[in-house]
Amino acid sequence: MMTRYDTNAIEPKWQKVWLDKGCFEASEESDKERFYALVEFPYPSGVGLHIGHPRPYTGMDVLARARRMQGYNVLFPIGWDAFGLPAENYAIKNNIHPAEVVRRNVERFRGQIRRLGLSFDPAREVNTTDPEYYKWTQWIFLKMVEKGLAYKAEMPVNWCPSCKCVLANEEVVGGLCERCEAPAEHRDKSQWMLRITRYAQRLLDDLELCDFPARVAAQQRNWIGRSEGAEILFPIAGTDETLRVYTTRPDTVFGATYMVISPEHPLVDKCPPKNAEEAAAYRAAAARKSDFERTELAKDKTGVRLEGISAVNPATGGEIPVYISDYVLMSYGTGAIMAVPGHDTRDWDFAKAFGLPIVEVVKGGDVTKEAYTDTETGTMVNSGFLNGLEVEDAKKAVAEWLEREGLGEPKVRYKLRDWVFARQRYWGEPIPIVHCPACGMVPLPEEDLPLRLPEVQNYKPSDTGESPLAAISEWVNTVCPRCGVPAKRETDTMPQWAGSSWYFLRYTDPNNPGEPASKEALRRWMPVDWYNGGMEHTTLHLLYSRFWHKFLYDVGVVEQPEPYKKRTSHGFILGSDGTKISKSKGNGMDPDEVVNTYGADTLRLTILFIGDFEKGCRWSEQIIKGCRRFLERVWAAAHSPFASSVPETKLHQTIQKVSGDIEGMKFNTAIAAMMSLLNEMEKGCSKADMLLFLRLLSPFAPHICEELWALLGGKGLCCEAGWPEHDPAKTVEDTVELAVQINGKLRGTVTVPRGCPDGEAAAAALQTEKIAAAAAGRSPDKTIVVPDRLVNLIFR
RNA sequence: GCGGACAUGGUGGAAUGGCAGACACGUUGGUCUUAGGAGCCAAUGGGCAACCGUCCGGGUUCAAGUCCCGGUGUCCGCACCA
Repeated sequence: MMTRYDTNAIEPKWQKVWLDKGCFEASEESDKERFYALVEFPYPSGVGLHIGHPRPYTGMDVLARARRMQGYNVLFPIGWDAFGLPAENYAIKNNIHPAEVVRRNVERFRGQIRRLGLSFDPAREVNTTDPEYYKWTQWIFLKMVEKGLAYKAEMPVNWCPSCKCVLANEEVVGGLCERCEAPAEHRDKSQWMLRITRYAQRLLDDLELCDFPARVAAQQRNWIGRSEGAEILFPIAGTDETLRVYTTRPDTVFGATYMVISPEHPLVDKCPPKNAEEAAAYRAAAARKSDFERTELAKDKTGVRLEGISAVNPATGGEIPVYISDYVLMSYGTGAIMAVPGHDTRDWDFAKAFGLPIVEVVKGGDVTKEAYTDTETGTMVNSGFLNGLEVEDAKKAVAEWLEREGLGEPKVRYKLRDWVFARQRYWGEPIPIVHCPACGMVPLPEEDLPLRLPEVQNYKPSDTGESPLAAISEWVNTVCPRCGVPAKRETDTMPQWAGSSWYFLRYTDPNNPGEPASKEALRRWMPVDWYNGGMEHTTLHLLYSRFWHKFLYDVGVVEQPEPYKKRTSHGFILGSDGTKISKSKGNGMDPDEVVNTYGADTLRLTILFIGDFEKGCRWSEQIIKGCRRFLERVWAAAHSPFASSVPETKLHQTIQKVSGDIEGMKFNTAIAAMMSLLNEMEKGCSKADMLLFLRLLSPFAPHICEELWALLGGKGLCCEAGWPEHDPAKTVEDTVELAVQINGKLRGTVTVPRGCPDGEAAAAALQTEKIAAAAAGRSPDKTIVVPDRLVNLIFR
């Protein structure tokens, strides 16, 4: 008598067994080959696990489970990236301490994750808000201070008026705060910065060492934004000042008919123009604009000429006017440009608006009509000693000339900016620095770490740009660790990205009290073999953590230059209406509800079967039913009387397909292959077939497989059984059906023995009725035979 | 503007240059049922057909969804980056 497939009974039962037996715990003793599979650890928010989590987790869980069955010693950990604004905001709103909020949320997340049957290592959780963890985050920061990689500087930064804290460049998306979408403002603030720019070239070069998807590597390359050019000095006529510009096209210097400096450029103060008031007004207006307004809205060129100021074009010797305009950014290059309106659309627009001369220096276009920018190649004109040279040669000639005359030098620039590494909020790692009136900034000694967050009553942010910690006088006021005089603590905290920049190292040795992780553990587990995560972190966490890892490599903590061998990225699941899933729209699903109704195994199958793992897809209620139906049929088949075996070929083909598809994250086609095999098995299969099938399915739908494995008397646990191996010889049939084409069009098929010689195949094809009729007694002019695939008969 | 990806039935999606539409959903018909929005069986790209079919137009090839050239459209990332 077949029992009902009752997921609510089966699933918790096996989850407990797995946990009690420690099935998912990585071993430090095992001499099996190791495999480190990593997913991005979640931010444990108040609303619990959401739709975004199960897909990457399940995908990597399939891989981790398959690897264990394949005999690897697998590290597949999870943790909690629990610092950050949402916990703090939630805490403020509900008047609960953030630490308590985190404790509750983590508990909920842990339970939800377990209910999905995810095989995360229960013995290696990390939590970025645990002082024993952030002690090491602080320790790494101090190492950076020591090496001059962390510094404090007064500079214009992005300020989110809604979050009330500064933002890193990477956190500003289209001029808006990445988190709350408020327009980011400019503020001049003294900030802790990390010198990620020092690693720009290595972060770029070492992409070679990383097996990243093309789009990830391209995006990082783009973000680092390397460009080659030159700096050229333009003297300011009648003064000792020079204007230093950066250009990628020094060869066009003869076409520079005016100059533009950014409104923030210091030259305006050094050389006051005659129209100082007008210039000041323009600068003030520019300062008021947000980045959003400056870059997104104001594409029309505006500016003010600095009257009485002119620069000397070192190539022509001619005097050219100088303008301030907000289309030139202080944050890139030198904040000043030589404008070559003939060959740059922005300069052309500006020149037209202000009636400035436009000179053609590369032949090809008509610069009176528009800027001619197709100048990768071409011949120089109107360019003195460069005339007649090809662009490529002109570049070399100009470079030599600049160096010879001391007028400039070749220069490599990056778009990458240093990383603003301070937040004016409570819920983050305190920056372990003391400001001493005598000694200046003094790092806390290592033995004073962790520097714990103080218990406070009010952790609301202020509008003044100061952290709430600044109001806790008993915490702020301390003594200088160096000289002992009264001093004040740094009150800013680290950004959310700090803890996640090295968490994958801590997993290798999560409870080590004396170092981030032991050398042995790091040697055993690093680098991460396979890291799956979201595209949205490509220029945030993924770049940041590569940077930290390189730093830790330089100071001898880790032994490899790159942390991740292989990176994959899952596509997002959108709502049934094609938009982002949200509870209020009711267009999606709640993982808990789906587990309650259909079971975790069905949910796991559904989110993998719904489409290509690496592409986005829409959620659909329909697919769930199909997956549940499939599991019902597996259940029924395992309870049916066994009979003769399924064809061996089918079995071995499926093993091969599923094994290969797991490696390629083609989970949808792996599941399709198993559905297809089940269709075959329903016609009759042996118990051995079923046991094999269960092993194949087990990484995808582990609970039902475990239950049926036990029912059928499988040895041990299904999740610990060996992974089935296919015999390549058994994946092929003895006979094959050849497609028969006439002039490339399919006209029939013919069955021949495998490996049948070309001549025989062609003869067999010609003997089939349809083909013989079409041939009408003629013999083909040409015959193409693709062994075991097709015969193409060509009649002219 | 720069960089990346993509375009296949009613739907989600499969196809190392070699039988397009695997696998599922849906639909239709049948069956079993007091009942069926459950299960099972069958059919299902279009067309009566010859044939025609993978966004559009060319090309390479015995053979193109797949490769090449030129368009169109969609999505993603970056962007007055000099």
